[in-house]
Amino acid sequence: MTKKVSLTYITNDSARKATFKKRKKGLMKKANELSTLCDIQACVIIYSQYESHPEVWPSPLGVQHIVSQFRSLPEMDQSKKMVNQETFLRQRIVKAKEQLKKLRKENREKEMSRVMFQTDCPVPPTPAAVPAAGDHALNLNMQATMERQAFGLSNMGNTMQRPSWFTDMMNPNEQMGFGAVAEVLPFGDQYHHGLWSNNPFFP
Amino acid sequence: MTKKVSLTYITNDSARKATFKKRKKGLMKKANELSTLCDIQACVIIYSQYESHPEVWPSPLGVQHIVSQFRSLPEMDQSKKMVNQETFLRQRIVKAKEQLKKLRKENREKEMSRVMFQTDCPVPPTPAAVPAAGDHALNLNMQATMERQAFGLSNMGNTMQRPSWFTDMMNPNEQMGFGAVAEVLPFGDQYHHGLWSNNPFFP
DNA sequence: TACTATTTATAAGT
DNA sequence: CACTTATAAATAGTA
Repeated sequence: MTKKVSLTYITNDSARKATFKKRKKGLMKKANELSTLCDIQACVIIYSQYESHPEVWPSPLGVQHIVSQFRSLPEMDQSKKMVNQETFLRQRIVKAKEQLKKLRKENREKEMSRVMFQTDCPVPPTPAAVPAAGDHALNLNMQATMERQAFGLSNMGNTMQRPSWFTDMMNPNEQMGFGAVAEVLPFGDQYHHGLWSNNPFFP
Repeated sequence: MTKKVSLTYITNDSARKATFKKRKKGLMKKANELSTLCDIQACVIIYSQYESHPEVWPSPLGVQHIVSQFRSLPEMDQSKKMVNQETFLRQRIVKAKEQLKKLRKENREKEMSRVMFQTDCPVPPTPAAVPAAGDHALNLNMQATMERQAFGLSNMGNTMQRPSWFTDMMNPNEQMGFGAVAEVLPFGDQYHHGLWSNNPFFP
């Protein structure tokens, strides 16, 4: 048994699903171990056709936290401070968001009384780590470039083995409310090897 | 050699770093395989003390895409449409972002001429998948926890199945530029087992 | 970084 | 699916 797994798409539906479940579990476990062993923050997000909602690690909150860190990063080196008007707009957005947040809080508090969630889950003796995951490759010289691409600037083409979502990028998806990636995630440009490559783990 | 690994924080600095590097690589590889084998979208984000920038998979762009999907999700089932004013504010933010985006594009185009990035990478025969990763819940270790506490969030423990936005609201994080997670990532509440638990992979 | 000894993860089967 | 087993992989401890 146990053939040497050929790293290609599994066409057999049931087999694929089975593998997915097993490996998803394994991946999550690995993430957890890494986080625990090295005490680092990390998160994993998976979108599969098997679940309508994204499956995440360590948790929705955890993911959000990580994601928010991205956004809070030095708004990119390339923050060659574009035009000043940008700053203005940003501020405007920030303000609006703050208002929104406040408003939401209020609404929530109102709703709270009835929803009354179970606040009783015991808080486990927080170990020590958050998961850490990959590190490879991604090129992106460009955050700047990223942003550009995200914004529909051409030359998307050269991204190897473009994942399905990539294709999505090509067609502006109106559905993404909130200008989606507008406030770009700040990545450095440590991603010079294998970006989008099929073999990014072996730089 | 090769002891049975006790899943706890590795205190020895060098040993921890070594393990981190090995496992990070392994995790990324696993993510890649899962994505390839099952053709699903996924992303991994890691924040370690070894790198100033987050390390991601499959790439910054990929991560952004995944993240944006979160935000585009049906603003949660619980979108019991709060007060209407919220919608108003949202629109306002959207508008501002669109303007910002346009502005950025312009700035970018101006800069483009000089930066001129390498548009020459060959486009490999797009296989079929994007990685898929975990799906369980894992405890969020401390760093994260500490950070949260720093933000004033108390009992994270019971954040379990509580809609992420809820928790967020609880601890308005000023630091997170852009209202950060304000526009919350829409997660369903399929996370009823082990959330934040130490042993979430085996529900 | 390279090299095993072992532990883990899993592809197939049942 | 849950469990079992033969193999493939990952990786801890060292050199």
